[in-house]
Amino acid sequence: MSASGLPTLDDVARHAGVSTATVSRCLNAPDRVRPETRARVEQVVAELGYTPNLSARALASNRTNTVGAVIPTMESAIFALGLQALQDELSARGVTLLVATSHYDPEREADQVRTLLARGVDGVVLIGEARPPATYKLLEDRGTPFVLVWSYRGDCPYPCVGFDNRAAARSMAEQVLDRGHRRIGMIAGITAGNDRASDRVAGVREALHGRGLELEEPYLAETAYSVEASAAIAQTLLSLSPRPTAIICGNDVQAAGAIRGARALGLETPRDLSVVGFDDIELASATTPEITTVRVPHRRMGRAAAQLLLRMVGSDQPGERIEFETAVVERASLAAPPADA
Amino acid sequence: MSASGLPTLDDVARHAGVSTATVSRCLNAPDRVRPETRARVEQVVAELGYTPNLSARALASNRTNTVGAVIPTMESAIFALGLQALQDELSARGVTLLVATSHYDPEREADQVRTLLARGVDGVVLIGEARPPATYKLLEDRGTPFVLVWSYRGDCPYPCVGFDNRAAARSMAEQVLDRGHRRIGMIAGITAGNDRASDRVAGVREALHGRGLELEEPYLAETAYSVEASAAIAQTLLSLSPRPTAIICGNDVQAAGAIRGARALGLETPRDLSVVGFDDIELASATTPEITTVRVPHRRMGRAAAQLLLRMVGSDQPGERIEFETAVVERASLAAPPADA
DNA sequence: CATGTTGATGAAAGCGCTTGCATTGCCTAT
DNA sequence: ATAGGCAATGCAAGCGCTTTCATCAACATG
Repeated sequence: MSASGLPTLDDVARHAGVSTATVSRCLNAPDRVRPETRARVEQVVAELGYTPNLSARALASNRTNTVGAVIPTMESAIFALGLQALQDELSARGVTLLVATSHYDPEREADQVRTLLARGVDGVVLIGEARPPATYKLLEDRGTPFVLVWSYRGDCPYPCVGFDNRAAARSMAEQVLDRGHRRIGMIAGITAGNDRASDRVAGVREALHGRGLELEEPYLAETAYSVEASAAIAQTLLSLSPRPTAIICGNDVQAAGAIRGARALGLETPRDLSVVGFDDIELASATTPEITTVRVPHRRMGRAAAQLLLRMVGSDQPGERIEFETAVVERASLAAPPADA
Repeated sequence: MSASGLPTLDDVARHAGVSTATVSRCLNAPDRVRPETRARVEQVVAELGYTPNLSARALASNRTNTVGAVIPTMESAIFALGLQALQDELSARGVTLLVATSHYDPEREADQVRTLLARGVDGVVLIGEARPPATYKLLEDRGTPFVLVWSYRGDCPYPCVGFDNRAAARSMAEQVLDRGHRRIGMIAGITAGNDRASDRVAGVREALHGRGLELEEPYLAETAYSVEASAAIAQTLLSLSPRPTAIICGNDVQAAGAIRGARALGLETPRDLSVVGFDDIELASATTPEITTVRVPHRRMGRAAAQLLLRMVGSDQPGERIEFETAVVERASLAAPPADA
């Protein structure tokens, strides 16, 4: 019995009349021990209600069976689906996920990475590519494998699992253009240190350029991913003259805000204003009108990230880059501009 | 240098010309070492870039500075705010949160608790009270403190931080009654193993009883917390004759579903049907119409749970029961029944 | 001046596990 | 019959840290 009153490997070994090494093998490499011996050990394990002390195991084996993820926030539903999938996949393989949040602050992200590293995680999942080099250095110096999720950019030198935010935003914008809109505003997320946000802006801008249009302030505004903030900004955009007939948003939460902000001004979506979002979270199909948005393979990304990371952890394999496709989901919030516009 | 190439306590001790005990004290009880000594040690720590190995620390000190939480799911926004607050509060005190999910399955919850316990968490946060006694036994046998969140029930024998779901649902229902509704349906969450869900049903039933009304199948239906499922059930309820003029939902996601389901039948909320929810998540004020719901102190509960748990961990204090108030938030989805009803 | 007292430090014994190497017994090939 | 090989097991050395107890110097006390 250990100090804490729990049975230890040693207790099991003694009761089963074998060495601790054998018990350890029963647990970690069952086929390296004779079936009869194993049976005896397993019985004792059951009788004593033995559970291995994972701290001790981690110390001895230099492996924690833990991976960490740092996401911007848990409050928004944006990362929820992917995170859940990541966790499910990991937990199915006996790995525990440690979730930390950065609140979109690069310093805090670096801190969290440090903490995770101190905890000895076997691997790390990070959102997006943009972050100070120092954060990457932390990981590399330590030799801890990591994968980036949610972005896939042509020139990214790191293993990643994501999609092309820019291309997705471009094709979203093109749909808007195809509907006949010419005066287009955009409510973007804060782009500093957020490549998803800035790529989406870039994509929209690209599409507009293609039709000889510009996207500049004050028709382009950045704000936090919150309904309220976005509703407020939408009202500002809609007071501009000429007033935009469509607002492209950085994500669905902002789109919901834009619809609300417009309504506060007596403008109905999509009759007076078209609004489109990004991410296709549950919210997007719960609003009225439902939001036209970009469907993102949340779950598949989560699962793929888990698999890739585990592969890297297990075998020191190089790590690859996996790209997913996205698609525009047409819903009611996008229509042609009003006739009088 | 350790095998993994990282500096160890020993390296620091050697470079600073002190014993490992002293270095350890510098880290854990700085005032128990002379300032000059401490300064020297701290410098070496910085030079070497030393970070303590937390597995080793956990093993030696029998304390992991980790607490675990098992929530039903991360996919829904219901637990997101509380969880984030819990995490922020813990992390401000140097404690890491380990999040596990049960998918509303008691067996899985027990498994997750087992895993957390094996990881040596110092404390555990669980949602609600209803669960097999075996799960509680796991915790008690091990002597790991735990607190329940999201419910506060008069007879609960465990430390908890929550609110009275039944009373809250009752007063929500009373508002509905006060508006003049008499034919009321309810879309509840799955009540099996979910005290929040069943308490809410009980509360609504109580309120109706108080006015001489009943709440029974088929006017009471249970379903998962998803927009789609709830929309489908709503259509069933609305095909009953007499048709309900109000639907009380187990949470906001279901309310969003009900509104959508009604609309699919050509019924507008609140003109033809009133709908109310519970929890006041972001979704509730993003829908059209915005949902009348019960505001729950997500963040305060999360924070309080963290504080209580840490108090219990630190001092073997008994653990208390903390009750929060809720309030009905009136929004557009609740109105008087249609005149012709 | 002898005797406590106090504060700072070090020596060393673990914490519970994994794992490289040694040992044992048995089977097969010669 | 003998050597060689192999599978199963045990021995014991750590993994990197905390913590008890002992040591020692410096100082206050009577």
